[in-house]
Amino acid sequence: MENRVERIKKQLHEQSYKLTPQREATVQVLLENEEDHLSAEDVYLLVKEKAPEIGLATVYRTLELLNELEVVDKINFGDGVSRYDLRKEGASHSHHHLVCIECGAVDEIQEDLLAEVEKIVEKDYQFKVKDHRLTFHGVCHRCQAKVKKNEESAEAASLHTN
Amino acid sequence: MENRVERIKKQLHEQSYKLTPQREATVQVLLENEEDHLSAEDVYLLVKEKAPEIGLATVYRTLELLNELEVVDKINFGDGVSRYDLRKEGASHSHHHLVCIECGAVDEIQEDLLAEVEKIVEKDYQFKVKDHRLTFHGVCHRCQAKVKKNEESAEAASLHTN
DNA sequence: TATAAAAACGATAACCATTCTCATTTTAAA
DNA sequence: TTTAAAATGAGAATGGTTATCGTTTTTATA
Repeated sequence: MENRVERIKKQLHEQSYKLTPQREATVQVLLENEEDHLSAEDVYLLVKEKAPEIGLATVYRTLELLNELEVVDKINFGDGVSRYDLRKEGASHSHHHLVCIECGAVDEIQEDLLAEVEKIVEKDYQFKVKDHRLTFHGVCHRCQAKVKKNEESAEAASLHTN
Repeated sequence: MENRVERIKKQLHEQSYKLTPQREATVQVLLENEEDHLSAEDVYLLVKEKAPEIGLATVYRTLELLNELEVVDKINFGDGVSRYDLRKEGASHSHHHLVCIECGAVDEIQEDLLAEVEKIVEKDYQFKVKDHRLTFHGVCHRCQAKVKKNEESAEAASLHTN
């Protein structure tokens, strides 16, 4: 995975952006937390561990830059903060999420589920699709188990008190 | 459509929320602009025409209340403001949008396109789906026409100058 | 109809994620 | 090494949204 950083650095260089320690540290943090849907604040705190002198504004600027370079995707789950996901390398963007309304866990699902829907949209609505976001809100399997368990113990307690 | 307001009023009453002129005016505005994906500010300005004494905070409170009552859906296109859509009555939620990256126009698409995808998610990911959001970002048919036109005139201009 | 408690209101201050400003530092190429 | 352009950090500014608080309105009851 070391090459991943190198390739991103190369990409910066090719587009004549400067290579700074702050940018490198930010990319490192994103790589080390690839599954975590970090907010700018999250990234800031993590980068600060490596490079304590970094400013929050720089983190925002770097994330914005990486978004423009299509290295990260800026996503929004409606909770008031933007989150930044590293794109799967080479592959398509990753905009399909399962957000658990119980515990807040965010899972990802396979990318090709929408191919058919996209075709219909392009044809029926004469709409040239460039990108898409699909988010399901619901209850993840862990919380389904938890809820079931709680219901059972509540039932047991009710038996005791009656 | 007059009954629509009455039913929402009834719903408020049943859940022992008070019926105020501000709430009624807000619902009226939402009904009269059903296709427009209004922001809170938009609603505020429109309600002010009917009831100039209303405050912005009340509009926010009312929209939040209507969202909890599932009369409106609070949606987010990633442009920094929440928008509020009246739900199609009785029917399911309306969370499928086409957002044009050229002109910002927002169109809606039919609701049943995701039924199959939802089934797969519930089965393969053991995820109980409660709600979903699907947004395509791309170029609407009007802007496709516009872009084509611009390219043609640019070509013509280039011919002249050569 | 009068009354009183709870709910809702308007104005505006507070909040907070994000962006902007600006003086200083760093980068990269000659 | 020099230099101009780019990037940085600190913190002020912005803007959408929420909280506060004293006043007004609603609704249930007498």
